[in-house]
Amino acid sequence: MALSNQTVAKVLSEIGEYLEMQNVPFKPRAYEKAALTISGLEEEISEIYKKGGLRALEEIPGVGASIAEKIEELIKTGSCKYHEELKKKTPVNLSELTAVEGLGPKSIKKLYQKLGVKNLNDLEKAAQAGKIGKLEGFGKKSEENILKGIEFVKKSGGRFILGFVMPEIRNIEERLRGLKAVEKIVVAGSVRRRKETIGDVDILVVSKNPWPVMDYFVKMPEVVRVLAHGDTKSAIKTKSGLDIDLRVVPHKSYGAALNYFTGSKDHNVALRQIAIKKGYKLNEYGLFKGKKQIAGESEEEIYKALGMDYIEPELRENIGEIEAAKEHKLPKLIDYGGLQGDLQIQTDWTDGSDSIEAMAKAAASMGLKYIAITDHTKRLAMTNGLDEKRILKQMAEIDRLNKKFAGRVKILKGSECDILKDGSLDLPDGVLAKLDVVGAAVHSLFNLPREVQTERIKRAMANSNVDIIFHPTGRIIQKRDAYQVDVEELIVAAKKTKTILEIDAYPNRLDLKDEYVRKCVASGVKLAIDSDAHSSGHLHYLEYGIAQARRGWASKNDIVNAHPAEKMLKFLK
DNA sequence: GCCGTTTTCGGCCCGACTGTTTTCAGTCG
Repeated sequence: MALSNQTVAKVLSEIGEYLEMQNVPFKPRAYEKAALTISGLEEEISEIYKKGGLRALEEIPGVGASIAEKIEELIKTGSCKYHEELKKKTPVNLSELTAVEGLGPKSIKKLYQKLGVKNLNDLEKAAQAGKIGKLEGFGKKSEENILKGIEFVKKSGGRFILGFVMPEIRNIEERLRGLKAVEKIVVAGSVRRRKETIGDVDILVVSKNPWPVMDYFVKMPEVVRVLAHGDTKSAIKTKSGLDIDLRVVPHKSYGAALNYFTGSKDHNVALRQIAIKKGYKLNEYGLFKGKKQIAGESEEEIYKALGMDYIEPELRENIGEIEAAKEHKLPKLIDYGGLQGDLQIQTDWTDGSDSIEAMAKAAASMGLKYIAITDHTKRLAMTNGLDEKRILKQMAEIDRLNKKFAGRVKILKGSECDILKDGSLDLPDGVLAKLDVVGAAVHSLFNLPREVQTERIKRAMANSNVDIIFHPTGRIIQKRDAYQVDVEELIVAAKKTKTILEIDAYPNRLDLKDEYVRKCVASGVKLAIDSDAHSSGHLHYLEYGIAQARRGWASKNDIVNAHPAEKMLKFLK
């Protein structure tokens, strides 16, 4: 229970990186792959182990006898000897250093051995002193890039990617919900607003008997520090570094407290100003006229008393939602669970870890009606991208599987086709025309000048076979910025060419980001919400794509895959 | 270290790009 999937994944991927330092062949990839799958598992790995032991662990794709044993050791003892030994040889803060774009295991090893660089701080000092540029194999440019990378890591430091920490948060929430003394529980704050990244977690509880709740909370096995322990507020830090506040509020203030702790701050300030204008006072205990509480038990009654419609948490950023709520002009947001299909899925034909069949099975069990198989294409050689011959073979395989899955889930033929430097595509038009869904994506030359990059993607859009642009800006949250591209111009071009833009639901992509989603919605450009799953455990990431769409004010009608397959296909070219 | 309708042993790791070099190592995903 105490050991999160993220922690297991981190240890495994560190083992992979240490092996990479020693030039061990093949093993690094095996560890990396297992880590990727585990980080996407919905079920806690300790639960899987508790239920089915080693054998259940080995059933996880990419996990064999050896890695299963290491996971067992981790669950039982909290550490892994093999990992510790590797770490002794190069005792560096790997996750800190690899977060710097362009720094990999080999460079980290060199920097440690030559300059004693162990962490980000050492790295920055060495770079600023000009020591790195003088090192063999490095130069001035490398040093500059490292400094830039450090800047970026610092900017995003201390925050967590929502989709990656949500399983841990939900696990804690569920355990607290199971306590007798807990009447109501909800996770508020930026988690409830579904921000891409969160700084800490605010949990709200209604209880007449707070002590047992607080006591349980501060003694949970994952707690490494108790920062506060009172009867209305306690705060802890968990092993994974997450700060969690727990507040107990009285029943009659529940709505007001929820509103206050959900934020955003700007939204709350605007609400309080409206309350003042109406002669009221709004705080975390309720909405008051003089000393009399006129609302506060629920959020709905507060918004109503202030003369507006209820505002969904994802919209509370004070960027027009309050005005819209007053005029009853808020959109009806797409529902969680409102998707019928998923249009970007990778399989073991390229860099995914599951077969087409396994993905179809998982999609069916999630209630999806259709999926598009969109493996990489040949230019992306590192993923064993598909060429003309192999994609035709894959299409035949899909035909075969569709017979098997008839009535359960429809498998569409697709591609994540590489956009080449000049905007042409990595597969001939004749092949693309045979596919149901063609997604096109940029995977190279991220640093072209803005106009060139924009033209490149526009040219891909102009291809009558291209239905969707996948992850249109290429950003990876906390790792690298979007490439330079004029998104507004892309939106105009998308409208003109009837090209769909994707909201990539993978938690560290969520690209398009909310403000661009909103612009698409305003311009009538259709969107797709796709998991970008590389294993069946990633399909549930769709939830975070829906959250992103909601924060961009999108309704069901804006999202092509919120519709049945026949209707969705009509939106395509 | 994982995997198997080509296999329980022998494949898997392919290529473009960058920044260092003057022919190549490291990173990307």
